[in-house]
Amino acid sequence: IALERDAASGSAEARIWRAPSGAAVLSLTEVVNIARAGGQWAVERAPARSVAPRPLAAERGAREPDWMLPVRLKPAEKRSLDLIGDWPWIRTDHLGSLLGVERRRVSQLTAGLERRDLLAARRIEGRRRLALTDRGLALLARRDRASVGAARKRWSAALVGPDAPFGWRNLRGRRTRQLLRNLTHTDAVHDFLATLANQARSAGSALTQADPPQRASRYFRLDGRLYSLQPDAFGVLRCDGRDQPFFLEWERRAIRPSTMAQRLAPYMRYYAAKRPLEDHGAVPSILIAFEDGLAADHLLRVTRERQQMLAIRVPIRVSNSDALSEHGPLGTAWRSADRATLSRPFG
DNA sequence: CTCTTGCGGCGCTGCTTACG
DNA sequence: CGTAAGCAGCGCCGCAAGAG
Repeated sequence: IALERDAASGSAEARIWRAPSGAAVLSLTEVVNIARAGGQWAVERAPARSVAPRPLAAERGAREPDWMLPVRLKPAEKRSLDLIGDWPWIRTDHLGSLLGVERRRVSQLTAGLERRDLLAARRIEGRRRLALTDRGLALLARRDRASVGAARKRWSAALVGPDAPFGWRNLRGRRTRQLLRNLTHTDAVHDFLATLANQARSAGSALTQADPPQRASRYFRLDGRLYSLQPDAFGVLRCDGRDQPFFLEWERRAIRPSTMAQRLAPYMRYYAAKRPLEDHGAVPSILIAFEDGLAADHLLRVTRERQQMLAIRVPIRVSNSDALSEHGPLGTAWRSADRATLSRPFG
């Protein structure tokens, strides 16, 4: 025992230390020598890790945690997820066209994503169709800083009753249900875009953007009122260094001329509002495809009437499924209000 | 018939290393 | 120090066997 003051200022030879029992006053050197003779030096335990690291996920056989996905997924896998998120129930061949890869590669990509429980494939009417799982939806929603719950409510491909048979009535998501219920329409839109992408590629241009309905809608004001367009798709075709935007409407059934005017009205307003050029940098075409050719004729007639009445020009092109399957979306399958002959969709 | 998957192979890209 | 060569990873394709 020593006084703190002495221990701090004294050297190793200063006689300032005394044992609790006796009165003998010793120096630090003497104290150490006594300890060496009789007792033993204090020995530190060898440092040892007290907490062993938890076994890695791969070792436990568990799936990798959600937060690893953004680093582990490859660019092509992310592109696939985006496309399938945009176009639920897309067929694998359509996905391949939009990605610009062969069947072989599509299988590779989808198998990987299915293994990670991001993607669910379902066989519907003999064809494999793809939709995101709830985990896949959550991944995209988090990336976009959007609500996971809202995304599931709208886009979930999970079944309400897991034991009940698969069908649109039994789907969780509102939009996935709708898209499956109108599968021929959904398919037709996918097919249009996929064929367009293929045609563009082989012609040296490219479909650089293909927005699904939720991103294709446009809201605008005219005379103080709020209006909107709700097309089936919006896309941008890049050819010769120029961007050519377009809206796509796929009319599932023939409609009466009176309702046709109503369908046309939002576009008339949109193009009257000078918004198209501001929104897109180039005036987008309106491509309207009908199941039958007669309805296309009606629409062109109504368009001509409305254009004269309102003194505006709307770049509408119409076609029908027969002409489209023969010539493709970029072929001479389109008619406009101004010209009687068939022509290509743009330019 | 549709679709997957194992194998082999090619070309591109970015990084490291050896060389002048 | 700059450049070339080597290398690994990735994305992709064709072929062919095989599952459902």
